[in-house]
Amino acid sequence: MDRKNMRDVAARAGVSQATVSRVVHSPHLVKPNTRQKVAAAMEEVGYVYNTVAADFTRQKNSMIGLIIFTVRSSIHSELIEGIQEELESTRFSLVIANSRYDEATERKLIQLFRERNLSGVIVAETTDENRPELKTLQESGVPLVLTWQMAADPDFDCVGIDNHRSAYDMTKYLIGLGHERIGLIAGNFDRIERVRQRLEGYRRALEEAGIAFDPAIITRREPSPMEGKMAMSQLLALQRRPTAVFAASDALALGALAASGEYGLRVPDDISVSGFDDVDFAPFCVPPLTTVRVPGYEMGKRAVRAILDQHEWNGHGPIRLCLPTELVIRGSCAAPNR
Amino acid sequence: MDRKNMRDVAARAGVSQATVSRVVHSPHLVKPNTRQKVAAAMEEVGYVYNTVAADFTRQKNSMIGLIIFTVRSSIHSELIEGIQEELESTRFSLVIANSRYDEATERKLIQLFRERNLSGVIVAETTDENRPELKTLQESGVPLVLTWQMAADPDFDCVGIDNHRSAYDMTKYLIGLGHERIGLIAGNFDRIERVRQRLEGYRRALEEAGIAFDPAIITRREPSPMEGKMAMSQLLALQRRPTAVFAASDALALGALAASGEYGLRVPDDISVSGFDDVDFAPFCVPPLTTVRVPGYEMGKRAVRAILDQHEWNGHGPIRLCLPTELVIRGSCAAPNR
DNA sequence: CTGAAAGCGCTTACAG
DNA sequence: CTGAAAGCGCTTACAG
Repeated sequence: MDRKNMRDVAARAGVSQATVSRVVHSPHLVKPNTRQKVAAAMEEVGYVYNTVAADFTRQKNSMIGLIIFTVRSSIHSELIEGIQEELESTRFSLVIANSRYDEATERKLIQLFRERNLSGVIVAETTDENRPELKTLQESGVPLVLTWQMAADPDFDCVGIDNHRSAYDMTKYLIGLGHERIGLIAGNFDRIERVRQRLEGYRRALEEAGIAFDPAIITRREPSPMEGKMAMSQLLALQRRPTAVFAASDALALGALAASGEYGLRVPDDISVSGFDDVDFAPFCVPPLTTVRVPGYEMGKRAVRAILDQHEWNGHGPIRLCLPTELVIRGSCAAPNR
Repeated sequence: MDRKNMRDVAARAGVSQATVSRVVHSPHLVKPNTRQKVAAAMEEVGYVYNTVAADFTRQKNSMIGLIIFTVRSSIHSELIEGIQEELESTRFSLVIANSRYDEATERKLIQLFRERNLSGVIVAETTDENRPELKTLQESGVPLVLTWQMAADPDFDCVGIDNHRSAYDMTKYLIGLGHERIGLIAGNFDRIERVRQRLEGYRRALEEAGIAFDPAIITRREPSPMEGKMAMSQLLALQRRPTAVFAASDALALGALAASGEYGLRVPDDISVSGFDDVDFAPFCVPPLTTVRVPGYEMGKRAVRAILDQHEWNGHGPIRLCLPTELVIRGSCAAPNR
């Protein structure tokens, strides 16, 4: 049984193929009677619309792309669900390019996206190295939105958060508790702007409080619990170990919590640990994790809307939406124990 | 600056458009000299291949679809990363249809996938209700692979695990520890075959041990820590409460752990808790979670290979690959405390 | 309100 | 090894 096309439906209904197309896209332009005939014919021949052909004709793929390092993080899952929720009422589907932290892969995927004529691209994560590629993509006319951050480069549309301020707030909170030696377990700040912004926020809070910045208690890790655990072990083994550790993601913090336990330290009595993201397991950590709530789901929805808006306005004006974050105080931080 | 096509490149290189196409797809058919001329011309005009046009011409979209309830679970993330890893060396991209547990949404997404002419579809999760839609999709010639389970229906290709046996093993382990009253926090077994298989495995282990099956200690929940916590509270409030609780996912188990703590019960001394999946946070739970290791990443890779194989063989023979699971014993289960 | 016709940018037999 | 040509299934001005 071959797949039927609009011509087959048209023949069956005794109308032209253009009319069938109209019934699909602009039924209001078609006389109700004709419309019914066509609908019946579609049913009879078992017609299935061919999106690929339509996309080709329109010169636009009805798809939105997502560029992301990894989907292995609840916070990214929230973003994806937000995107999908917002896409649901449209004709768009989501294509995912998952670079698994590899720069070359990422570059390849960006190229594939260009070839696919996407109607928009959401960038969840990218390395600094690939920014030029993104720019090329954008200049070729693809609406592009960066998430998780407000990029310093004003040419990029952003739906993000203020990483600097969020990290600043958390650090300030720890300082307010009385901590003066605060370790940081961060992501790769050499290659990722968003991570660097958090590092800067941490730094500024320290500076304001007149606390010297000490590179010895800063570590750079991939965001997994295992890496967090290793980083924490390292910090705890230090001569002058920190009294509080700010992990720049909850996954890292979870590992840090475990390392503290193994080291015989009670959290928060002997050491404070805080996270970033507020993923679903954060309230269930032992003790419940003090962290920064990031509106991942909302960000996904807004990013899609930003792209849709660009279609309507035809690219008028930059979009720079900064979503609020929130310090969530639970049980993993307390005043230092002297 | 308009986007250039193969005709533009051909004009520049002084060859026919067909030759340009050959340089892209079958360079070995083209004389090296010509090949270079064409490559240079591509560079000069800034040519970007148009995948949409190619897909249209070939009557096949160079994309693989993934049908999934939610991406909010590490185990699904592993699957997705496995899929992407395997797709990386091909020209295929991944489109995700995320139904967020809604049956109607799922049906709509399956329809969209049909219209997209995908080269294959991986089903991570689906409700029983939508099986007929999947069958239609498959019958329309799309290679389709079910994951996470071996479907009872032999018409479906599967790359999954033995849920029945895995749940049986875990239950038997708990019985071996001396438990006779074992609660179960499961997913929606009315609508999801895979969940039902786990329930059956649990049941059979009980039966074999001569322990009566008690519906009072079976709960049905969505797989989130919060739901797990609520389910556990409910079980603990029972007159004759269980001495062990088997949560059919680690997310549920995490919540169960928290509920136990709030109830003043120590795990595993006062109550045993076990999970399923072995996600990244499982070893970092307090205590570390005893669970079932599921090879999500491997499953993703194999599912892609199964689809690619079907392309090559042109649909010869069913694929039924059952991947091994493994009981991972950590610290959350012990003999009952009498 | 409807039809005839052009065209989107490729791939792929078919010739030579 | 290369070219001319047909065709994939739609959408969309343009007529009427």
